[in-house]
Amino acid sequence: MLDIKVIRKNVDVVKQAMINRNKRKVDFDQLLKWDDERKFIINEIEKLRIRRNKESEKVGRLKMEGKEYSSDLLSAINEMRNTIQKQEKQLLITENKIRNFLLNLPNIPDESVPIGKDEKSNKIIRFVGNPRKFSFKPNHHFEIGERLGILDFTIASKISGSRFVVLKNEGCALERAIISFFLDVHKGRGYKEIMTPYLVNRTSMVGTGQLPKFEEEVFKCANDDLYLISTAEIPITNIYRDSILDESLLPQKIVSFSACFRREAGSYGRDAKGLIRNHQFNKIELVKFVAPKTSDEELEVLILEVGSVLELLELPYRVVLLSTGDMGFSSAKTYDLEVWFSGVSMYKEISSCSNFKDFQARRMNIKVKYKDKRKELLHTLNGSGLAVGRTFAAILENYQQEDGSVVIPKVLRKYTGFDIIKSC
RNA sequence: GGAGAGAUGGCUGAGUGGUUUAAGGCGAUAGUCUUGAAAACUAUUAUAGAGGAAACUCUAUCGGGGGUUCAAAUCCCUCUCUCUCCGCCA
Repeated sequence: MLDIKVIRKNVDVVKQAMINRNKRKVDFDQLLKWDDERKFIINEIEKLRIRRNKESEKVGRLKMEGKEYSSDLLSAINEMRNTIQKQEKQLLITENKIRNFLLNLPNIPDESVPIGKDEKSNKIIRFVGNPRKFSFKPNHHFEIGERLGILDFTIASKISGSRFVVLKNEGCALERAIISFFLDVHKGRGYKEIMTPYLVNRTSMVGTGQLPKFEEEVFKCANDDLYLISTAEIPITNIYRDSILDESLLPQKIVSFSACFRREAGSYGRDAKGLIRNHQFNKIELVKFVAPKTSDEELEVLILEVGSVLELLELPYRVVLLSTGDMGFSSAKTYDLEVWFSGVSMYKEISSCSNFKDFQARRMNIKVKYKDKRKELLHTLNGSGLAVGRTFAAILENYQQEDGSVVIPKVLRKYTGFDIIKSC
């Protein structure tokens, strides 16, 4: 959420930012009109309340002294009360209009973000590692997995539907190995591990920005005010909702393993087969709560931390800076890490690292308190470290052998207990 | 699932309709005293909004929402959450 005071001061800057984000039809004049209305009503209400309180005290005093008070006085107070109540209702309506407007407004992109309407304007920052040269035609991960008997999409669609997977045999061990490996690496860098519920209430969903804008993206429980999390970012970031953190506690770095659930509405044909885009997938999420002045630097550190995991796995990847048109709703600046998939000869997203600045903190009311007692909204960042299913897929494609077997990356072997997966 | 008890500031805890401007305590911060520290003493110690150049003033907020009343932390309804007991249960 953006600050209406900031919008008021810099309407033109905010307007341009929205145009850069492909949101052209934002009526800021209407917003400011509502804000004027809000201030006017508040003024009227307060004037009346002062009078009402004074008159009411008068009644109290008279009664204490055992004196008479006129019924005219009471009816005058009653009338004031009715007027106040009427205006309070009007105020609520106006405030809700403003709030809805602001909740549906995306974050302002950072100045360093390339301006463009889609992913074509993204900027490739660097390549790390070189794709392996194959002496045979490399296969897709789902073909490899099914042939090895570690992935089963037929059973998954029987018990759940499309965009689900069942892991079997060494596949289960590999999935668990990846999870443990990621957690250990990040914990070694000072991240605190946490495990959270996968079902959260609506307030939490609004806090991180999934709602109200993206209702169709998330799974909702029909009979309860509960949603399946689409990322662990939601429960983790909400830990500190309505909190003031002392400066000395920052930065807070949290790592969490969770299953994630996404409806993937509107992505019908895309990545229909395999592990890339499923309704349920595992992910390790990194979240940082930082002092505002450090957030730019913390984002750069974050992509190094995430990238190093890929380097340890010896998977080639590249870092891409997303353009204004390709960024997520809440983000001010996002880098994607894209890993190489040999089966399709393409780099594909495996992690998205964002600086939200104070956008989420304002929705959630999370502040930092400095030594001099000054308080301000803090900054939040997060990144996948990494998506487990996509890592699984990347390993199959990049480590496949001509005979159909898959070699396990060296760093994972102590977790899996085996070096290679051969077809049975 | 059944029965009961609760929710008050950073924490603890009083407050059963009107000097409550939310007592007292703890903690924290600053000052006085001290060579330094402790102790003692003094002061400060919530959030949001409106107005103002500013000092500051005002309004609202006692888990959320609604109601009764001239007046609500206090009475009534309702929701959420916590605790205790019973039942069921991996």
